[in-house]
Amino acid sequence: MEEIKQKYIYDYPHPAVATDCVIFGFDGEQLQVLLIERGIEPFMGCWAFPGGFLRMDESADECAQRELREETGLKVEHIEQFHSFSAVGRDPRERVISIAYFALVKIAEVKGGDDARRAQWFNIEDVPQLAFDHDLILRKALVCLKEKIHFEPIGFDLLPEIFKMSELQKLYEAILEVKFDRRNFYKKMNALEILIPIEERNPNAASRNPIKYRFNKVKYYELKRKGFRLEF
Amino acid sequence: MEEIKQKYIYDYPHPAVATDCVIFGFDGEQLQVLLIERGIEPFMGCWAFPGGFLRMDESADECAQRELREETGLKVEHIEQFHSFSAVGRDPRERVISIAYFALVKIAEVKGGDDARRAQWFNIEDVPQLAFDHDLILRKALVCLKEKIHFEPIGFDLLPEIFKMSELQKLYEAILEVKFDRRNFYKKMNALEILIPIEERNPNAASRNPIKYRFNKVKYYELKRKGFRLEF
DNA sequence: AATAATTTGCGTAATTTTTACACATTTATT
DNA sequence: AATAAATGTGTAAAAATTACGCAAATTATT
Repeated sequence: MEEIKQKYIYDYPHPAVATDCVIFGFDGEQLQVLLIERGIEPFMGCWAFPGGFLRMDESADECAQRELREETGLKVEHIEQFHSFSAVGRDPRERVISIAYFALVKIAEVKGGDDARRAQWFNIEDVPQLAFDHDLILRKALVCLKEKIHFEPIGFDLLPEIFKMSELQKLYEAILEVKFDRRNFYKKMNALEILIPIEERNPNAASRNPIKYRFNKVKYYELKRKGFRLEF
Repeated sequence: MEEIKQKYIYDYPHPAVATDCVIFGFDGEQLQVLLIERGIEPFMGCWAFPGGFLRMDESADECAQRELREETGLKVEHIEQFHSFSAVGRDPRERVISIAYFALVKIAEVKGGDDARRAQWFNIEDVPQLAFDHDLILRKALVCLKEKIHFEPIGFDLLPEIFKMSELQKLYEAILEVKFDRRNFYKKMNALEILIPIEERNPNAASRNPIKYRFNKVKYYELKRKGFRLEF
């Protein structure tokens, strides 16, 4: 018995539309990206960003979140569109337009992911050659990330809830590829008034037991509403 | 004799993909946008951004440039993608994904446009209700424009080749919606070293005959290559 | 136990940048 | 000739950035 397959017919040719998700993490030293190994052709065995085709009843944002969840088990609260890729030959199967997103997540939350069979974190320096035009997508994502962090405190999504000032500094240095003077960084960050110092101290610290902080999201949105700019 | 119409058949439903162009101009006082009056349904008679459907042999960038030229006669050297719009019901005909672009042009170059039958400049304050979700697209474009001008000297595309410092200041004030001290603005701009003062003076000036400037594109790219940032 | 090394918190002087104005000049208008 | 508008130059105060000094807490080493 043969299955009846419905066909979709248009008067003009239509491209397929997909989303791809560049997920950034931070291991305390360097920026990481989450990749999945492709299980089907084309580019079977190659690493690529999680993503997939847009359904007719969802927006691109919803598609990106759904595909990310399906392919890596990861649920992110905020995912941000940064560019669409539309070169004619970018997918060998058919014309595919990809709307690319990036998100920043706490790396620990993904490690235990259940559906994350073939998902794996890569150090940003050690990313292998990627499927399709995903190398290009990654380069663009990194540029957008650098621009974005000048205006929004997205970095806090990459750190654990509670963190040391030195960890925050290393994160900014990893993203912006610069070095800051430790003492000036501390001053500048504290002056922004978006960090809450935490009482509890870790007894097993590697050296002097430092003050821990938590990001003050409420205060940040309050300041932002008043027309405050981060400008890091 | 009936015309044979070719159909395009897919196993899965495909959205249509289009581009829309938000074209900014500057009249010396306020920001302007170029709109066209729709001649067909849906939204016939409504104002909308120039744009149209993607062909299978062109990238989205090429599509945006082509549609802009076809609908307004305008040829722009640089057009920049800023966001894609994909809400499910944004087009009543069928599912349409729109990749939106913006460009900045010298208003004088469009006035004499030949194909610009129904194209018209609108003061940014007096934009009527637009077709589809183009109101949303315009709001997003304005936000992106403000962000962009902090990093790139796009403003010069809006001015004539030769301009006065006060004109440049009015432009920045119009885009960023702030006021600058005239003397500090002069100093800051001159310190950037991307302006060439011009000798020739206009004998019919309304007041004291000011120094005219020209944007030093070569110098700017030179500085940019060395890692210089505009940061206005 | 003593010493060295690391990381951290706080502070300060020098430098640079930004801000707020003063004032004189050129041209058009009255 | 006087007035008004727009412009070019300058300068002092305020604010922000930069470059460090130094001591304390803790771990590692001897």
